[in-house]
Amino acid sequence: MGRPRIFDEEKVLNIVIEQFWLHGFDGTTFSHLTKATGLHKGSLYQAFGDKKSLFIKALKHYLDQAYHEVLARVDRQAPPWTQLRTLLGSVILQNNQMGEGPCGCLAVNTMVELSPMETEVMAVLEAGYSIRMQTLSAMINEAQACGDVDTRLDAVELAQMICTLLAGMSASIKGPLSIEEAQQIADNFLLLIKKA
Amino acid sequence: MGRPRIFDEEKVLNIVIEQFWLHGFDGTTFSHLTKATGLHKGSLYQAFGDKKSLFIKALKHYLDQAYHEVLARVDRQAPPWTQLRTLLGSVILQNNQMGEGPCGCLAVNTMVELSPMETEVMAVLEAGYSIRMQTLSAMINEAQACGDVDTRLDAVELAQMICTLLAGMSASIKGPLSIEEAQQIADNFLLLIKKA
DNA sequence: CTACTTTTTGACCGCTGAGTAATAAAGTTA
DNA sequence: TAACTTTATTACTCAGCGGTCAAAAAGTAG
Repeated sequence: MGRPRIFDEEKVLNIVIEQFWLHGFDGTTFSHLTKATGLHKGSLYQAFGDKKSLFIKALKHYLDQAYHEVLARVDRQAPPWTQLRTLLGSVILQNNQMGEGPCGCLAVNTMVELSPMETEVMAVLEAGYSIRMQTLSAMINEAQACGDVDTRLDAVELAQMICTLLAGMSASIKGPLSIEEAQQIADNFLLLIKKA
Repeated sequence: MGRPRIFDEEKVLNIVIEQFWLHGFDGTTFSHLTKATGLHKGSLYQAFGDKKSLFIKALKHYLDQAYHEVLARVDRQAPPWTQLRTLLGSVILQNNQMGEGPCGCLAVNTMVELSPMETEVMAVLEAGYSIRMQTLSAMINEAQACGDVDTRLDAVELAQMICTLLAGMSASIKGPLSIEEAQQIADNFLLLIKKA
């Protein structure tokens, strides 16, 4: 046993997430990180490894947190259709939960910024995508079983479409799309897939 | 009259577009640009100004070109519904037209990478978005008039949804989504908005 | 040919990036 | 207390960035 660590790893990781979220991978410098965390560069290196390792740890943490945060807002006893609606709204809100203007979704930002050559990062993203697809398609499946959702498309196809639409919102929200418009699009989409 | 310029400005701009498309704004260095164009840094500066000016010129050129390239593939005499389908397919193909793996859409990439504080760039993006929305909603309007498209939502709402969906594809194609899946999503979406 | 204008070229600058090595501090354990 | 182990801090390296400048080259116009 040596000198104990003076900072809370998870709290620091959350601050790191925030920085990468705001400035992207390339755009985030150690200057940002040390200023935001109050730690020194060396401490970060020793605790998390180099910049890429740190980023991957942050990204994983983000994916977990965001996932559970969204599901926490969904009442799993409610009718599947209602679950679906609150889920979409909850995801949209996450694009705006940072200070000063919308910052989208860290996963989408990363997908777009990093080259597909970054296989390690991409693997993390795919894992996150996969679990979301499972949860979402299961929910849609239930809603279809209840007779609330159109059955011309199967649950997986619809889930894929929704994931893509949500990614589009996260991207566009950093551009010409407002949160309100995003919410409107989600509502309109639900209207489209509602069983007549 | 002095010494004439030795390079074709537009050809160079297209190469520049390619570099920014592949590596993003931050990720593209003058080393990339000089290597790809064969020009020297000073020539680029003198012809196009600093990096941001160059980027904005490239982005504008890209937006114009991409827009016209897509419309060129659409037979404006064909039924609106057919126009809509070929348009979506054409946009999707653009995400993959660069060497070595998909690179999405430069506009979407820029939206996501750059901070909303870059008001000049954002203005260019908004202009591009606006003209696309006009064209698309007009096309949908015609398709609705023909009785091919569902009228529960109006043309503008549908156009907004499609733009967002396409943005999502451009983003996701750099991650876990394949071109084929993107095309499938587009087809499925058309199925959803087809008049019963 | 000569004067002039613009482009091209290559060397250069200051700065900031990621990453490291060495030292000082703060615990734990015996 | 003394030996030991891990963390915190400082100063540093070195490469690459965007950007500049002055000289050289290559045309044009008179």
